[in-house]
Amino acid sequence: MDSTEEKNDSTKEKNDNYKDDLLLRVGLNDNKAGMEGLDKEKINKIIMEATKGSRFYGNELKKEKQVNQRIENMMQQKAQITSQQLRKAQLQVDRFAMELEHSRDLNNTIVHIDMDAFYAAVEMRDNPELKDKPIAVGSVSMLTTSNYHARRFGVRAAMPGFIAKRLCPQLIIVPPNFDKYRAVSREVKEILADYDPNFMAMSLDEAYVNITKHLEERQNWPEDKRKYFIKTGNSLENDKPGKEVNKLHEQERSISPLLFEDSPPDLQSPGNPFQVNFEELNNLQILQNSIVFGTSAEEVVKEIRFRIEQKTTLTASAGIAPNTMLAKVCSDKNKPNGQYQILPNRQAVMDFIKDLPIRKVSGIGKVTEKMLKALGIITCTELYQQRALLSLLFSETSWHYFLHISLGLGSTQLARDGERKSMSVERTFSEISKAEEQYSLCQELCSELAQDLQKEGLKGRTVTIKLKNVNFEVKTRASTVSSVVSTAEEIFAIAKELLRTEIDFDFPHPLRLRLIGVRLSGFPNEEEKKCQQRSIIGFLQPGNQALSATRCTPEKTDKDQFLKPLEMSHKKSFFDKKRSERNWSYQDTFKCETVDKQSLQTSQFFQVLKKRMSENLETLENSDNCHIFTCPVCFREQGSISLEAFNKHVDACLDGPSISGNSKMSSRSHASSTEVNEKENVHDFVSVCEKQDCETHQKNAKITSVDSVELAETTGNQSNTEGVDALSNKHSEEECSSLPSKSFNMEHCPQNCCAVSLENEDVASLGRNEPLQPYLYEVISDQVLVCPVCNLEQKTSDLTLFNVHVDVCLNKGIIQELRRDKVNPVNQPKESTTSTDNSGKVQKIGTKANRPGLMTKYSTSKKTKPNSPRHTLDIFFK
DNA sequence: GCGGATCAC
DNA sequence: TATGGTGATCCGC
Repeated sequence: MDSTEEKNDSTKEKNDNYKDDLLLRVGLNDNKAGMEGLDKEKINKIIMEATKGSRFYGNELKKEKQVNQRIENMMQQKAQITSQQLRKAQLQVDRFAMELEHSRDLNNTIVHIDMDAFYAAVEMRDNPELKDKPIAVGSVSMLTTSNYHARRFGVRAAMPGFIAKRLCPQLIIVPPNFDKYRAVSREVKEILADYDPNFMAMSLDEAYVNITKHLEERQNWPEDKRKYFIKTGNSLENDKPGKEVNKLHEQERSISPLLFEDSPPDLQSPGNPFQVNFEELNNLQILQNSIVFGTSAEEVVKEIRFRIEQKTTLTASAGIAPNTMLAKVCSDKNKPNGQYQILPNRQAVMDFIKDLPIRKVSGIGKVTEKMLKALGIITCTELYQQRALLSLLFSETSWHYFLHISLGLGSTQLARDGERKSMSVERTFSEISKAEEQYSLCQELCSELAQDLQKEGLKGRTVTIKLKNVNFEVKTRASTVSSVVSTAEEIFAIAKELLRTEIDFDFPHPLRLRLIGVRLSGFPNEEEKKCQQRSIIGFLQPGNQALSATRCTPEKTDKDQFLKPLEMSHKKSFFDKKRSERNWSYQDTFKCETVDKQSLQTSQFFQVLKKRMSENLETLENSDNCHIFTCPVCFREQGSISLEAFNKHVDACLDGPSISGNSKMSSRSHASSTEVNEKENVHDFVSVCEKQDCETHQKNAKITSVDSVELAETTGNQSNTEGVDALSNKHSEEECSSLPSKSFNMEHCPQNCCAVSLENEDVASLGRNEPLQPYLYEVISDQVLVCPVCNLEQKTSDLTLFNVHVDVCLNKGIIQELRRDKVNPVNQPKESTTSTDNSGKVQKIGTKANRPGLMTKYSTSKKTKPNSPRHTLDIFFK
């Protein structure tokens, strides 16, 4: 959250006022503090003075304008909605709402635990001098937490320290000590695990706990099991029920003077009427230095908070509710050091929701709040009232989410943490404009990232760099290679080229950067990992000098991989298509397919590639002996021929279609070479995984008519896209696969798109939407590796690194091609994507194709964590 | 797949 | 003087 958000965020401000009131009520502040602090107006003024005219502010204004534009477009869209459309939407939405209502589950008790001002509290705990002083954890440039004392001055998390200092000159800024916070966090988590071994930690200071099961068991627990002795010292542990701990230590203050006193009686849930009143119990038992907790949810949470405080000397706030969404909101209600419960009945939920500002809900951020506010929606009740309108203005994901909120629904189970999807490092610095320094920093970041990756044993295929210029404009550039990378060198090889492209593009103007980041994603799943490990297809063997050139990419189980052409063509992005065009230009040549020669030659880059590859192959010309060669272009083994003859073949292949007439032959040729290799156990094994792990995938790895789409895209122009789709439809996957593969050839395939056996994995893989990498080299000792694209000798003997280099070179060629093609260059500030997006959408209102599937079951982030309490989503227009 | 945007902590 | 880092998701392209 940034300062502007703090400033503009009325809800949060209300919340903080509420907190302040609470602080006064519970007497957390000393007398002086009560007199101190700033009023809202003054705070805003100071922040404004500090921020106005800055580049940061300029960018904030720019972003604000974009949001306003989005809102304007939305309003225009709204104006076009007819009452009939609205009525119809109303019916459909209500039907869905009824379904949701029907599936309402109130049987779980979810607790959201939130440590109060965590980092700041830890620092205060460990340094008594900081007590009673306004402090914040962070740096001059950014604060992560402030204590409640500092908040009275408007000092907040995510505020730059220098502004905080203006608000509160006596503010003490403590540098963060994450190791310490982690250690404390671990202590808290140990406690939480007692109540739910599958609790879900959201960060160091936040977690969800599902105590449903615990509650069941607890009902039969004897009092002894719910009894805790009050620890007043800080040396001995009091973490097990019934365990006697040390007696009162004179100088130690009672640890929890405030515990349980913060929540006004009216906020305390009545709980089980048959239970002993907690306050009474507390007063009674505290004299005996022990305390017994009841068996209700509220008692459990009090116990949790008690134990946390006993163990860490820190307070926590908690929310109890039937789902995560509500629990989270609840934990904020009586913060700090308080708890709040929504009883598990529909009425209680709806009463709570009624006036709840939507901004309080996790997932509704500043922008969403503003957009909904423009529609007159501030509270959840209003959100519900406008549900029909929302279904017409927002995506299905969004309005489903809104409907959930407005009905008080949320996840009732805590999803296990899914697999990590990306890992990144980024750094902000004072302006760097020199390219060398930028590369150097980028390299450092790659090293850091590689170290982090190594800790988790991760490798990925997509490298993304992030650049933020001195005007705070952010852009990301990504490149995906066909085999996983993980070392600093590999990552940098890719990142460097991405960076270079950006630098080159702005030349002669330097990139004036204030941040560089590097991210790796595209981690293979387990199956893909197996494939990747075992599949080394291409190789360059010094023994027989065979240059094999095939590619293996991990199979995807994803259906998208084998989409029918129609779907595929819809799914493909502009960039995909551009990429495919080039991709296929090369690949077609490798396959020696019959394609329009002219289209191949329109690609200047292709020409360069051919030339370079030819040149590279000449490096082998120092031998006159006959060997078994595999052509790097058509992938076919050329039998025992002289190098000269082999080179002639390669040249011919490189010249493209001229020699390609016999695709039937070539397919057989390749198939037979595979057989030979299997028999003779030579090094040209075609992906072990092909035969083993990927066997199941193989069945799916039929060449679909995706190929034909791609080919047509290459050969034709845009105007025949429709024709392609139609054509492709005729030639469906079933049709293709139903044909006997052995005899399958062009004669059987009227579209000439299936030139090879369907069993031929290598060629099948070409049909996939994989990044460009036509071949991989196997390591050979004493061999100079020359990149066939840039024709430069690569110093490394690391094969992966070399392959990465080739990938990068190829990708770079594509990028440059793209840039030449595009009227609007990729890294120019785009003409407000949102506004163009939106303007294009307006007419789509009410068109059936774009209407959300209203009866579709709601699911949050299907891809990863089902039932994840995170509801982050973007708001957009249909 | 890519890039921009949003969100949470 | 000066406004963070990490991870995730969604959408349009």
